[in-house]
Amino acid sequence: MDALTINEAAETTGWSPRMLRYIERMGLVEPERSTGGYRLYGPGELQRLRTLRGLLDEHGLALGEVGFARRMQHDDALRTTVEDWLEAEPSRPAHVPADDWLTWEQDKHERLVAEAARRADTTASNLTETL
Amino acid sequence: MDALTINEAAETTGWSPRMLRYIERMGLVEPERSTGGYRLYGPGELQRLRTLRGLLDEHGLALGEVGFARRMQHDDALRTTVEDWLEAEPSRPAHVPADDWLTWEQDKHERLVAEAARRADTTASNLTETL
DNA sequence: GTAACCTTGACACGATCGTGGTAAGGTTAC
DNA sequence: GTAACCTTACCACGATCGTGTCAAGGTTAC
Repeated sequence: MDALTINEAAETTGWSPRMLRYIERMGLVEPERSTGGYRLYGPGELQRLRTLRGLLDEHGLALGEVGFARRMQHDDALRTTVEDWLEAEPSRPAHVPADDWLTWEQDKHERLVAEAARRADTTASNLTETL
Repeated sequence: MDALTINEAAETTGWSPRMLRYIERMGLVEPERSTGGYRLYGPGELQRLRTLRGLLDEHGLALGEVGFARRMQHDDALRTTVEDWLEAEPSRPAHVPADDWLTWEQDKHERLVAEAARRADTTASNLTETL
């Protein structure tokens, strides 16, 4: 059985078991189930979980945002509606983004990066190196 | 001066002045400014604000989500990174979305629609029909 | 010039997000 | 068969979101 249970997956990926369930709820990583209902994380899922961590840290994203991106990708009506709305920006010459927005985003990014750093040492790493 | 000030814009669009400022912060609708710093909403912005309301209600979206979609559209690195991650879903035959996720999203949608309904009657409508 | 409106900034407050814990019960491995 | 692990379902808690209100001060219209 080359698949890890939730606690094993948690240890190799650095996510808590709690968060693995949450991530599944978001539709981001949905492991197979054993006949008894246990989650079974294969190499694909494990890799995905690790890159997810990087994805979030790199751009200061939240899980909900990635979940939303996924939803947009799967729901054509949603995606086109949103894109149409966004593309219809009123004519503004040389669209200079509000400074406010920029610094706001930067602050958010810093907060999230700090958070990531705090979390980094908690990320133990041993157990079956299944990848 | 065929542009409305924030309170006038609020009345014609149904958003509160407070929310118009918030929406601006999100980078979703950024009106011009008078020399003295007053926000000036032109027909384009007003239309955009009205369709924004529809956009949110129709798909049960939150402002932050549209803001995120906008950010993804403007930030190439962000968009491609997220898209790449999403496209690399581990091979799952006939991807059946977790029922849990579905009902969860439905619940959320219902909540937001209910919210929208509650808000609908508060949406007065008089003032300069500038569109 | 003054009344009515606008600006930013702060405090507030319920709802949701991200996370952890715990309880009651089923599954797996040996 | 039993110890160790898993499941779902709750309660909790700080942080952020969406929204309102208020204060101190500048702008606009007449």
